[in-house]
Amino acid sequence: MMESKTHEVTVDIVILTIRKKKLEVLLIQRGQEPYKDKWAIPGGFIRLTENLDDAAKRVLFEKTHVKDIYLEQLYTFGDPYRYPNARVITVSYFALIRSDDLKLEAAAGLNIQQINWHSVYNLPDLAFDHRQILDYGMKRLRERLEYTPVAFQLLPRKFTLTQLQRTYEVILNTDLDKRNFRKKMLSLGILNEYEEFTKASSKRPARLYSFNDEIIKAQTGFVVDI
Amino acid sequence: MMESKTHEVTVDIVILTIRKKKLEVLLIQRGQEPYKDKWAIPGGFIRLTENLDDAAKRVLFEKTHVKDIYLEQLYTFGDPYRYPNARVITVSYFALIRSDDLKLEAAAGLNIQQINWHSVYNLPDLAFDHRQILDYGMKRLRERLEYTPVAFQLLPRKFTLTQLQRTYEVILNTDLDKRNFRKKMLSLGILNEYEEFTKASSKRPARLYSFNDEIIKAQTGFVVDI
DNA sequence: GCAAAAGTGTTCAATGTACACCCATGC
DNA sequence: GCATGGGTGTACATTGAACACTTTTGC
Repeated sequence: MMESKTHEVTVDIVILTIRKKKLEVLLIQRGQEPYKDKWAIPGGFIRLTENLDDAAKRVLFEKTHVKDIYLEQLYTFGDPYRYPNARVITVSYFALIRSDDLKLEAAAGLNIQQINWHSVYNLPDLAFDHRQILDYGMKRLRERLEYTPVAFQLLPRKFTLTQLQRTYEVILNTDLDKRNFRKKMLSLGILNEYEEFTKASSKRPARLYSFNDEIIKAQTGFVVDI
Repeated sequence: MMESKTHEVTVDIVILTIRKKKLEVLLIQRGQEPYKDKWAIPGGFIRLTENLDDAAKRVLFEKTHVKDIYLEQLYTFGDPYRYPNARVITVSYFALIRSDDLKLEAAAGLNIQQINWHSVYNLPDLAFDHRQILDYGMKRLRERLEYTPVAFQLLPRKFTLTQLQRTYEVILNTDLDKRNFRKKMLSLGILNEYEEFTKASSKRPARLYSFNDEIIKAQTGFVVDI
């Protein structure tokens, strides 16, 4: 089964977003064998002089035309049979993106391939072991959310507390108590409160908040990059 | 700087133990360039038809002659300059071992190389980026200890609560309150209590406990393998 | 009888959880 | 004036933290 004489190494990226109030993942329909026409998470080969994070950033940019988003190494998969007829080890990453930052037309225009968001609860068959990688990415996202405010990577700079709560609910796939959620978020001291409100669309306007970049950076090392 | 035309892929293993009431790591003094005579964590190349966990197990066995110990993938390091004159990506693992399970003479006998335990707080200069890998391993161990009972991997099958507490203290590098520690451990319901006691060596005998294999397995997936 | 480690409970603070009503707006 | 989502507080349970003395043994 093994034709190659060397290891090849790729990065594969689980790109998650929230869209239509659902947690969705970016998939590309493969244009060539193996697994032609199957959907797969975006990936590509690592260049010899490129470090892993840079390779992930490059692949991300090539496929989505988006830069400067949250990216974290997940796990490395290297079963010798995961890729037909070659030994391909993949270093997986996960990325979070605001879905409206990504114009799928632009992304698709760069390639011929189909590229689309898919609900993580309603997935087609995926190529290779990509289902396993995706599951691992979602698990990691939920773990992260429990003790870091990664949700800000999925929200506009200014947002309402209800938007923030919906983000948590979608990721954790559970309902949260409104009063407890607000109390908790405000007590963390990581939010800036504005005197701005949403322009009502037939209901009471909601106060806008943003994450406090300095505190986020101090607590997590994330640089907020809007 | 880059002479190779392909990626090479290795595993490197942070092997930790508790010995002489200290957290120690197994290091091998390199017998050849690069970094000849420097200390390094054990590692080796991944074979083409071998999956990553198996490669780690094999390297672990080759270097230590020990099987069936706790092993977990850590992180993949792939800076193009981490290894001189070649592109070597390494998938790092961490392992926990009871130090008396490992006879260093036997391990050293297999190779010519020096092999030795080193306190993690008093390390020589390490080859490559191994210091970074080791730090990452210790961080992971501490995280694991906060919500899984990995400590049993470092203790004999039957142990006293004081031994267990010392294990936690050494790993976390902090002192713990005896009463609170015991209350917590017993309340977790993961310990079997025996009517056996240590044979006193001039002080009050201590009750022996073991971890409940079924509960550990259900909670963590670990198979206890003594 | 004394040195040395084993063993044992209570109080307080902080955190998490459950739960229901009024408010501001557009129509 | 009513429908819609925004906004607020209190009581209770659970968990973690601080803290000191008695017990059992070998010598």
